[in-house]
Amino acid sequence: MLPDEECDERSPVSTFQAPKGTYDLLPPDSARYLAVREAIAAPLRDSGYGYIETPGFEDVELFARGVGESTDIVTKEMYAFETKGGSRLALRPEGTASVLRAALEANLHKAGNLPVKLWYSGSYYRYERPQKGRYRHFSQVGAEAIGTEDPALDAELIILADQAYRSLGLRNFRILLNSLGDKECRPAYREALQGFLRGLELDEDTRRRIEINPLRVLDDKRTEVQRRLVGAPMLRDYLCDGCKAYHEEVRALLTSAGVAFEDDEKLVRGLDYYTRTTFEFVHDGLGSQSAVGGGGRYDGLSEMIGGPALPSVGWALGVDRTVLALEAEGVELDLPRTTSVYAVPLGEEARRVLFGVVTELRRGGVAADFGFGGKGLKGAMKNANRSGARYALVAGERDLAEGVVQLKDMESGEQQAVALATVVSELRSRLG
RNA sequence: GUGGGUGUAGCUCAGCUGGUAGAGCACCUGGUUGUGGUCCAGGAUGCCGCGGGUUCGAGUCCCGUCACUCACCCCA
Repeated sequence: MLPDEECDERSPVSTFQAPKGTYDLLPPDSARYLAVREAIAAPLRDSGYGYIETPGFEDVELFARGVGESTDIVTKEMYAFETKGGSRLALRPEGTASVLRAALEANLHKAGNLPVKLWYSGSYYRYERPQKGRYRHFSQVGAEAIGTEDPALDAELIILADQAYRSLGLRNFRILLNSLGDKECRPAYREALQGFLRGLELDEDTRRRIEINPLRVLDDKRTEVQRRLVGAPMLRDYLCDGCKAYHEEVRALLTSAGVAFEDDEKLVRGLDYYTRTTFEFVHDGLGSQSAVGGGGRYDGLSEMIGGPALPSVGWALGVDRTVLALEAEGVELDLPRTTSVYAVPLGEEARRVLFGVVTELRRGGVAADFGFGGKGLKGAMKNANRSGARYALVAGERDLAEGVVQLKDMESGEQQAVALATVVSELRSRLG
């Protein structure tokens, strides 16, 4: 910041702005994002999930392998680039592939303690046209349970996500649940669906989609498309006995845990590595991008990226969208106040003395801040008020001569002199 | 990639059929030369997104452009 007299030229705003589809997280809003990340992570940590962190970029093939023929994703929606050394990399568009890659690379699955349960939190990047809840840089917290096929694992993850949302005070979200079948029964369904869809009158893009991603056609939002889908074969009728039993068990476990869900036959994933359980957490206050989180089983992904068969399940919850959902519901998070004590010095000597007091308070675990910049008492008190501190400490020559500082309760307005020597312990006991 | 909406003070927005800008909040100063929040009085603030056109005259009308935004598409 410039000294105030000298910046009357013209508004000294930078010529740069945040790139398209991105935004800066600023106080005080940024505190809510931190709280949301923490609320999602807490149940995972308490449930045997270990923290994993992977690079922000990977070999582009790692991501491309998984999505297969879905050409839009690879060609249009990834931040792919070539390094000076000639490697083809991409900013990570999701977490699962990286986490699985890292687990395989470190041989975590050979340590004899399957499932390997991991959680992560970070930034992800997709080159898409921005809209509400869809940004080019976004933030997710995710969890993966690798190497075990057990309906209780699927249920555990859904229950933990439900717990996370509820701990934040989110109420109006719904859990959509479906089974996508497995490599035994899904191909038959896929073919039957394609057969049905090929007989419909559809636009060229959609016809192309029938060949690449037929299941996705089912959740097209256009009413003219939906109207034509009446009578389409449903996946439920094609599930093999194993998939049916597995799905029933997941449903039963959720029900007995008291987690309400809705069966949604049109909830699909377009990609081949997804199997069996699939779910989404949707919120109706978000507009078009209504999913605050989603996940499912991906028994085929490990083999797709060159690993052994490792049946796995996971989810990712969008931090940005969760914050939007909280806003839509008008939920006020119970955030702790950041500053407990604000010190206001009057004059040079007081500045040194109070700065010392503030340092001592901080070392003693009391959140304290200081009136920097030598502004007047009135302005400094204003800052003290804005800081949200419960107590203000004021001292000038008069007080120091008597060996005291003025301790003011900002809520009641009461003020009393406290001996300088005892003010730190006095505050520590008051703030408990 | 396609379509709609919006760009005016730090923020949220008003500005009627063209006559060179306003409110609320926030901010600053004073009432209180050593006290915030409340109250009272006063004050500062604008390339009206940018470029061009029409007009005696454009925040207002027209064209272009950029940005933001919502939706479609896509959704790992």
